[in-house]
Amino acid sequence: MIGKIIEILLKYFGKQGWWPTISENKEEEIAIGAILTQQTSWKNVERCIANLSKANALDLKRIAEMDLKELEEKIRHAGFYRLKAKRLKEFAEYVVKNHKSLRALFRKPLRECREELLSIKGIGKETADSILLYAGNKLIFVVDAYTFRILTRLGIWRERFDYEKIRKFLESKLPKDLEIYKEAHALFVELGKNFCKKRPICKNCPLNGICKKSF
DNA sequence: ACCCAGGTGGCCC
DNA sequence: GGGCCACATGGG
Repeated sequence: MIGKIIEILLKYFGKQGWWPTISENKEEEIAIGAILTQQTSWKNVERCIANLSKANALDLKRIAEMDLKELEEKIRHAGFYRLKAKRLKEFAEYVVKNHKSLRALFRKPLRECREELLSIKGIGKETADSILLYAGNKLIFVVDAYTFRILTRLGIWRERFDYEKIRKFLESKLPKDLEIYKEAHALFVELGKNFCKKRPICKNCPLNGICKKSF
């Protein structure tokens, strides 16, 4: 069932190729983007990424050294910008102080990396797992609000939202493959953005015929 | 004039 | 453990 859905979405939307980056420092750029995109459209995040890139600051070491007010200005478009600037800077300071770089943190096994990321204020499960999967190439599935909504409307998920339960459920249904995890999450987001918002848009949805519209 | 976005943490019960 | 709330810019 899950495999079939991914297949349909892949055919409909095409390969997503996540996570999109513009710099050489892909891992850290992904982590920065993951924090900035919390509850915020990617369009807005792209402007912040461009601002940071222009300042040569798609780099945790640079962000750790940067003046907080300056960082706030650069990421203003992302919304919650004072909170995010503070959290992003604290994250950068933590990584630089304890590991020098994000790449160094990823030398640790998945479990330890995840616990460490989750201990940082401002990094919850979705953000941690996005960083682990897309920046760290660790095999962990990323669940988000769209994932829950889609599974619920398909009639596949009938319980309340529980991040860990949904993650483990999907991991049990998908081949243990990095590229599949990356692509499947991206395709869920793409479907969500176009058809499965809080108010569903069922007209022309590629999952018509499968969707039970049970919400 | 609304509603929503690729969430998270704090506080209350 | 669950239910609310603040956080804030930008697009439909």
